[in-house]
Parts: sequence; C-alpha cells; structure tokens
Amino acid sequence: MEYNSKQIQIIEVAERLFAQKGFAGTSVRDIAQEADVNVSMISYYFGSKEKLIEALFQFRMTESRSRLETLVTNDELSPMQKINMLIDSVIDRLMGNQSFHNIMLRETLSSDRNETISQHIMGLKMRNIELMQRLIQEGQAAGVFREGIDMSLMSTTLYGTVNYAIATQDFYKKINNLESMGKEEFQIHLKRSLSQHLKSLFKSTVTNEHHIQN
Amino acid sequence: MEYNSKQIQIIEVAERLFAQKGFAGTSVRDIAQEADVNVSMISYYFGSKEKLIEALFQFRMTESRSRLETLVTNDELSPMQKINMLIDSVIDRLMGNQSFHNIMLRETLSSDRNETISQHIMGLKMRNIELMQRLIQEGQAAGVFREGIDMSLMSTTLYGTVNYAIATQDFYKKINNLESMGKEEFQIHLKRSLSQHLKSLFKSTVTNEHHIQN
DNA sequence: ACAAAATTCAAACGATCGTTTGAATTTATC
DNA sequence: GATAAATTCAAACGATCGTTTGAATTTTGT
Repeated sequence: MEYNSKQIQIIEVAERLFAQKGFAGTSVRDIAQEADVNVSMISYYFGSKEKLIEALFQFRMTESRSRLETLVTNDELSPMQKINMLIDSVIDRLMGNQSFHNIMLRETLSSDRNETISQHIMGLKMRNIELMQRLIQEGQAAGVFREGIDMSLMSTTLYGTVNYAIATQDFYKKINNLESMGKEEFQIHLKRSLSQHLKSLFKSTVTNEHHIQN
Repeated sequence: MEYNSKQIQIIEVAERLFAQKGFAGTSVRDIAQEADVNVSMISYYFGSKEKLIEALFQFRMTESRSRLETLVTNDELSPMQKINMLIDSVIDRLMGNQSFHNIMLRETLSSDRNETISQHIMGLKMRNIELMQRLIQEGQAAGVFREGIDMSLMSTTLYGTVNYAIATQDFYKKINNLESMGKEEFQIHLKRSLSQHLKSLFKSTVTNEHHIQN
C-alpha cells in the first residue's frame, strides 16, 4: 500500500494528535480540521478511524524496516561495538519518532487491542529480540560476554529506559536545570546522556569481569 | 477526603477500566454497569468523570505515602542494602498496583494533562528522586559508591524497566515459554527476575570498582 | 413513628461522536 | 472538449457521550 500526499498529510496529523490525546481522545473532526480537509475524507481514504490508525502503523513500520540487520554480519566490529551501535540506533529511532512510539506504547498499555496493530507490535518486538539475541551470542562465542544473560530483561531495560526518558523529558529538564536550553539542543543533550548511560549499564552487565551470579 | 464503600467500589472499577481502555475510551455507563450502580451516581458522588479520576489519584496517592522514608535513617543497613530495598519496594509498588500505574503512565504520555493529576505525579516523582538522591549520597560519603552518577537516569532506568516489563509481560511470558505458568506464579517469577536483574544492573553501575568514565 | 436527609432510579437533556449521503467540483483519459 | 473517474463539500444520520432532572425510595436522627 502506498499513500498519496493528502493521505500522508492526514496520517501525520493523526499521529501527532493520537500521541497528544490518545486514540479515543482524538475525534476525526479534530484530525480533519488540523489537516485542513473535510471530515468525510477520512472515511473516503481510509474507511474508518480504526483503519486510519492501522494505516499509520503500516506507514511507520514499513518505512523503518531496519538496515540494522546488516549489523550482525559486519565482521569489522567487536561485539561490544555492535551492542553500542544497537543502543544508539534504538535511541535514535525512538527519539526521532516520538509521536509514533508514544502511540505504540499506549497501544501496548491497552488490554483490548486492535488485532492488526498487536501483530505489528509483536512482529517488531520479535525482530528486536532476535537481533539482540544474535549480538549477545556472538559476544559469548568470542568469550567477551558472560553466560546467563537475561535477554528479554536487557531488552526491557533498553526500551523501557528510552521510552520512559522520552515520556518524562519535561521532568528531566526541570530536575537538571536545563530549562534555558533550546528544544533542539535539549534533544541532543538527552540523546547523548541516554547513550552514555545505557552503554555504561550494558558494558558492566554484559561483560564477564567481576560479575556475581546470585 | 474519605470515601464510603460505594464510592470506593466505583473508584476501583474505574481504575480497572481506565487501565484497560484509557480514560477517554471508558464511558461513565461502562463504569456504572460494572460497578452495579446507576449512571447518575458518578455525578452525584464525584461531580464529573474528570473529578472521578482525580479522586482515584488522591485515593491511591494518599494510601501509599511511603513508610519507605524511614529507610534512609536506618543505620543498620549498608548503602547497597538500602538501594536493593529501594529496588524491591519499587517493584512491589508497581506490580501490586498495576492498573493505577498503567493509568499514571498513560497520563504521563499525554501532553494536555489534567492539572491536578500532573501535580500529583510531579510530587511523587520529586519524592522518589530525592529519596534515591539521599541513598546515593550516603553511599558516596561512605566511599562505596562512585562519583558522577546520573541520578535522574538511574531513576529512569529503574521505573522505565519495571513499567515496561509490566506493560509487555504477555510478550515476556511467550518469549520465555512460561505460558503454562499460573497467573499468580508468573507474577512472582517476574518479580524475582526483575529484582535480580535490576540489583545486578545497579550494583555494577553504582559501585566504583573498575568503572570507566568516558 | 415521624420529619429530614441521603440515596437510587428511569428518563431525558444537548453535545459530540464516527460515518454516510448526494450533489458539486476538480482531475484524468481518450 | 466530451466523458468518466476521482475528489471535495455541507448536511444529515443514528448512536453514544457526560450530565441533569425530579420523583421514588431508603437511611438517618430524634
């Protein structure tokens, strides 16, 4: 499925509003007004409000089908370098598509989920876990990573930390007295802090130096 | 403000439904039906749907005003023991009130927030950060914790990991082949795994052995 | 037991919801 | 430039939303 410029316009407005106010909290009239189109255009192009958010997911998911997969086959990088690149790529992806990942997290929090969306999210998570799995196993085979790493919890910490950092960025700004910082500048600062923080966390946990099994 | 049993009944049903379907996605008629009361009782007791969720926050916030504060003044525990107790207390609190913390996270994700609720969340986060701040500083004064720890990011990892683990627990169950496990049993398993994972993470990061400042 | 207060209820309020209609207009095709 | 197809629009559809009404009922205080 490919979308024309008008459809993309509607999708992008919907994405912003869904992130701000939630799916149920956003009316199709809100979307139509901000996208500067007639209300009926949403049904006309997408069929329904439900189909619109499904289109949003398809739109965002297919565009980011990662070039990251090649990472694991690159032999010039050390396992630790690959992990660090994975961390930066997750930070960049989530920070660069904050609205969409906000919506994705909201959907994850809902127990009566749209089936199509659930499958998109499930597929994405599977691919993420498998990629990390391969990177870790490679490091273990090389003898630089310890055994017995809980893959899914490491992944949970990575995505959980970045998601939560983005969700509470206003609070982070206030706490660290960064309110004078411009919007762009702050995003870069947050990225850098997150990157350093997570790399440090992962390095200590993943390498086998002095790690205690309790 | 204290609530009678009927009001508490409504609040608890509302909490469950808001967590399942979101605030905007839940109608007062949904709540009334599940709580087995007339629709008008919600306006009668709380004034409005908006005031109902505010009442929910006041109800849950005041009940958990932590006995944890005494932790920092307890001299019989080592700094690391206190950090570990803090971790377990966060896990217990979030796992034990999943619906409420689901709603709190949803509210955090919204940009047009209810003012009263925002202040509740802000106050809670402030108290949490300050408590962790004191524990870390104590460890630093004792010379067992390293300097230059990013407090707010450590807190972000703690709450981010636990929140995200709870949000994606179905996925965790599937990935780790724990689908045969009973509900209760799985909760205990997840708690234990999270506890071990986070304590290990924090220990490596917070102590000054072999830590590299990059 | 009686009056006052608190609670419960079915019904209705106006507003807004997602969606559809059908005519008007623009764009594409030959 | 005529015909067909695609798009745009104001208006209306029935359904559901949060809230209010006012009478009926139960509980409370004396």
